[in-house]
Amino acid sequence: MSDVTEPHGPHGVDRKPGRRGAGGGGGLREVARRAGVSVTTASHALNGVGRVGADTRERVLAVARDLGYRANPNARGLRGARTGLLGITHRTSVEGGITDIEYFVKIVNAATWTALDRDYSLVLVPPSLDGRPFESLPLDGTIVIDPLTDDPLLTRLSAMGVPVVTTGRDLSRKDAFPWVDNELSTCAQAALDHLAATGAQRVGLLTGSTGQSYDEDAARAYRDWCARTGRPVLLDRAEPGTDSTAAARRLLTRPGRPDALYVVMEKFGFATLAVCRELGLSVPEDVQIVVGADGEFARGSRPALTALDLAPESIGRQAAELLMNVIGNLPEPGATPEHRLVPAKLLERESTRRRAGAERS
Amino acid sequence: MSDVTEPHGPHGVDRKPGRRGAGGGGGLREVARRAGVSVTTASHALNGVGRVGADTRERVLAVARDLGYRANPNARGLRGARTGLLGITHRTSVEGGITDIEYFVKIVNAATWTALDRDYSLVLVPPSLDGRPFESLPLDGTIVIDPLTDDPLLTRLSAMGVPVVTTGRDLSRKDAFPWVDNELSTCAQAALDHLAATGAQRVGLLTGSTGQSYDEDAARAYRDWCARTGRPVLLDRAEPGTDSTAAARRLLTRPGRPDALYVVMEKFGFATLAVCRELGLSVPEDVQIVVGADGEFARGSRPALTALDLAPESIGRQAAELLMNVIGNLPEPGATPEHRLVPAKLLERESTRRRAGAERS
DNA sequence: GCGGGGTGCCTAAACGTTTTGGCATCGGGC
DNA sequence: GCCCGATGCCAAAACGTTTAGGCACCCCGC
Repeated sequence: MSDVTEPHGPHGVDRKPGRRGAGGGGGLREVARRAGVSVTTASHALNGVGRVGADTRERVLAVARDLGYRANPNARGLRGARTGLLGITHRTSVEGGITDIEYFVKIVNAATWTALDRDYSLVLVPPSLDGRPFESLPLDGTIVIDPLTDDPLLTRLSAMGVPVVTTGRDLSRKDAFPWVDNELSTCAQAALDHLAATGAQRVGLLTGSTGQSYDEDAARAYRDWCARTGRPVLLDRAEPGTDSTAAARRLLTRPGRPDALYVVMEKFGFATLAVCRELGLSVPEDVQIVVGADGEFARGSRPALTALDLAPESIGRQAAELLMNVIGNLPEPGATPEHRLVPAKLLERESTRRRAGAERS
Repeated sequence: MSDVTEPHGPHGVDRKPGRRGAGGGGGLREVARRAGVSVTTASHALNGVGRVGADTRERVLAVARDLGYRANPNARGLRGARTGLLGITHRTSVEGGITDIEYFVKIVNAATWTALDRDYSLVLVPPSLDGRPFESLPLDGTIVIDPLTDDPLLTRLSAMGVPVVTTGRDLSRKDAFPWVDNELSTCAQAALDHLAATGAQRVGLLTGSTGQSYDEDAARAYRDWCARTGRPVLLDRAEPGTDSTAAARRLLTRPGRPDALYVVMEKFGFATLAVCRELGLSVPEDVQIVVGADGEFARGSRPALTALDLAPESIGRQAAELLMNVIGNLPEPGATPEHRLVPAKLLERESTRRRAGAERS
């Protein structure tokens, strides 16, 4: 009938902040009125529940689209006991500073987009020693990025009844929570094989000791690879909180110095490069470097560092999906949590340029 | 009346944020019951409105504290037409990648904490070409970090009626929005004076050309300083989207090469250092460097780079405060928006170590 | 003794959804 | 002709707050 084209407001119908119920009536009510049905039917049509005739459903959907209708999240949440808020947080020692931020930001952005599609909003929960923010935030669920081993935050969130999905795993409770992770055993092997293929003889590993799963995954994959290929194990770990230069220096000054390093964090690549300069070693001629997480530094340093693209966008997206699924069919008491593996891609750069004369058939 | 089961019922109101459908009657209702007052009075007491006797107010507050009561944000928002969500976004060209992320993350964290204190949650809105996420997110207001000149996003948000506070200014609409900003004229001068004091004769500036206010502020402060101190203007700009190495190279290879550079972004410091190495210039002996925003790279590079600590925590906190104030007393039509200046601090590091023999009284 | 203004509190009506529990109508099977 | 299930829709009751409006009471001045 009267198909007036209304401006699309943020939600509700034409809800300029100052305006209150002038004439039009509430959002869903207005949609129902224009479609000539009851509010109930409109709600059912929009949510795909209840019994609604096909033609009626179409009509409601069309009206809603025209009006740019979006359900008021407060009202929806009030009735449904949900808040529409998801938390996402990074497990980082507060004093140690945030590392490999780009990886983190990309995960967050991807998760935000994914949540948006299902009418959830993502809140970035700042790291804190006591997890205080989680007490105050009305979250329907939380993504925890790179949990520690036996992470107290997970314990706490569990006790609070907040659904949790992790990115990386808490090593001490193998599969208690749903998680998304890189298949690091494969990724690391790809990196190590690449180093071998470009002529490295003595491949070392620089990993961390934070208790986050990637540290240990890399170490295990590395040890396996050394055993399988009959190479020496040249492994060192950066102490948490320090600048990791010390560990790089230890590795590069030991007797039988490695001629290639696989370093887990982007910042380790940074430190390694500095140590190489300090020791007068050139990259890639004397030492090849592969870093375990791509980022601005790996791309922009000279020489640019070969890196694993861990596909943080995919990780973020899948973590959000998983979390929203868990929230959707809440209890699922007996079922084992779902897990997803994300492949990584090796980005070859100057730091592992094949050496002249190191060709192998 | 008052002899109802009062002490710490294990399944009382106990509204841990994540809990779903807990029993025991509604939250506020339960508080009112235990305090022996009506829901209205309880609400009034908790919000400090209406007329409530002092003793009654105390009683209600005590009960609420004991019960750990927190108002259901959905219900509160439903009635009050607010959502309790604030957006925060960074103006970055999508393809150019995020730069100086640490600065950004620190602002976000600080703003999150500040919002928390007033029962707001902060949503990190991902950058997008079309600003789409803002259509879908039910935000009460938004913080825009480092807006562009004549920023279309600001136009759009304005049209949507969403209150906005910026961090840095949109240069084309001087004071249309409330903002928080570093007092860059002062900060830049401090940096330049420091370079002069450590013996630099020809001080150059490497800034950007993104249209964000800090680029122009730095340029203006630099030109003023050169004029005032009678020094030559050695200014170049990085093209947006490139890695800024080119601009650094232009500056460092021009006739009358600068012996000190003030570079606006942390990433420019990165590029400058690389170019210095490439050209065989040593830092700080041949070229001193000050970067305009501190971060992991400035701290961790060798030599470590002298940097301005822009106090992103303070900026984030104040931006959130400003925004919540604006939302609180919404209309304020005639009043000019509030502005706040945040001081920065120069962190002296190796890249500007005073040269031997360059002492000035 | 009465009006009037304050005070302290309460009842009831919103807010915009989802969900519950229907009521008609229709078409078949007997 | 009757019963029964399926279908399409609706009215009303939640959800937990805030807020408008109002009632009773007290104290004071007249």
